[in-house]
Amino acid sequence: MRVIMLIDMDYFFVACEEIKRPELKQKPTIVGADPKEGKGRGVVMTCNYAARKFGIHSAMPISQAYKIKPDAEYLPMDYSYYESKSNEVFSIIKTFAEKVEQVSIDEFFIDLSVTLSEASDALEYAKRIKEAIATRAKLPCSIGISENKLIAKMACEKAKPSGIKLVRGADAKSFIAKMKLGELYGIGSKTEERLNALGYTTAEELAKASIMSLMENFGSFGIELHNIANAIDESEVVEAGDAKSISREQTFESDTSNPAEISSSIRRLASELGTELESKKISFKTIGIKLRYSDFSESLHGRTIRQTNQPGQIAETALSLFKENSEGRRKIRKLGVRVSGLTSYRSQKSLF
DNA sequence: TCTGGGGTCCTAGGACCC
DNA sequence: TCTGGGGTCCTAGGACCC
Repeated sequence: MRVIMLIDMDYFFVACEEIKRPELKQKPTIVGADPKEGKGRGVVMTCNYAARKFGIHSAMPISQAYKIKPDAEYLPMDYSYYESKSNEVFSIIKTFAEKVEQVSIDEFFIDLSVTLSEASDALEYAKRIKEAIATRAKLPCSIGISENKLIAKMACEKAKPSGIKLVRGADAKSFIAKMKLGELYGIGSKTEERLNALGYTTAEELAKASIMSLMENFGSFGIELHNIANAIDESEVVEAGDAKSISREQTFESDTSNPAEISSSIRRLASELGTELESKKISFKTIGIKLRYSDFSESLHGRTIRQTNQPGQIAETALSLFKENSEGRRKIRKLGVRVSGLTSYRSQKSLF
């Protein structure tokens, strides 16, 4: 039997800001896009509970948040600061567990099956982790505990804010039974819609569906759906490897088909990427662009060249990809430039 | 009413090679 | 006239996550 925990930082970005400015705790505070007096195009990345009281939440359009609470504190992202706090949390967790799987900047899975023998020990252990993070990193978190990652994740959702929740293996199925399908980790809005159309609304209902019928509709993903609904998840906690791709994106202030504006945006994103790759000593092989149009549909175009660490290649390739694929002159809302096929050349003399 | 900026994984077809 | 099976790489799109 396994003991898996998910440690999820509470309202992470704003919690980081509150360390520098404790007075923000009392004030509705939002980290995200510039609201621009209600005209901003971005979203709320995170907000504290003082802001949530008013119905503001993550991923809400910043313009909508501004309408609700124009006098809230609006802060821009300070990504490198959050990253350093995240690293701090990682090191603290690392003192409690051999293997730490970092899922995102503010989420960590650990497997304590070897360390702990009793589920009840897990609660005590989680408390110690939570306290260590609170005293050493000055940050709040919530912890979900179960026998697999899926249920640990769901347990953590219920533990928020700042709680710990243990769901024993025997209770896992009933724990998720009444949940809507979209609330389950791994089922998003598209799949939920399709499942609803097939007559399944809750985990309990989906759990009764035959694997065969799910496979008819979803192919091999049907097996995955069956497992999720039945609280089954055999996946291991694995330490994350190096990044597989790095990208930079930008949403235009207003949708554009102006080639000069688009080219200069490509150049800027490419140069930012180049700087990051050089500082991290990473070479790349594939360059891609992503275009989001006014109707939110997207297209991707990529080209693989020989492995290189020449940042100039990014802009050059991205610009020609755009030229080759900009037929129709559709208006573009968002533009992204990405490199993949990454290799570290820290230890190599040179690629050339 | 409006909807970021990162990422990951999966699938499927075609090219190419043995 | 008929033409395999396996493997890898590449491109594009889609879904999901925070």
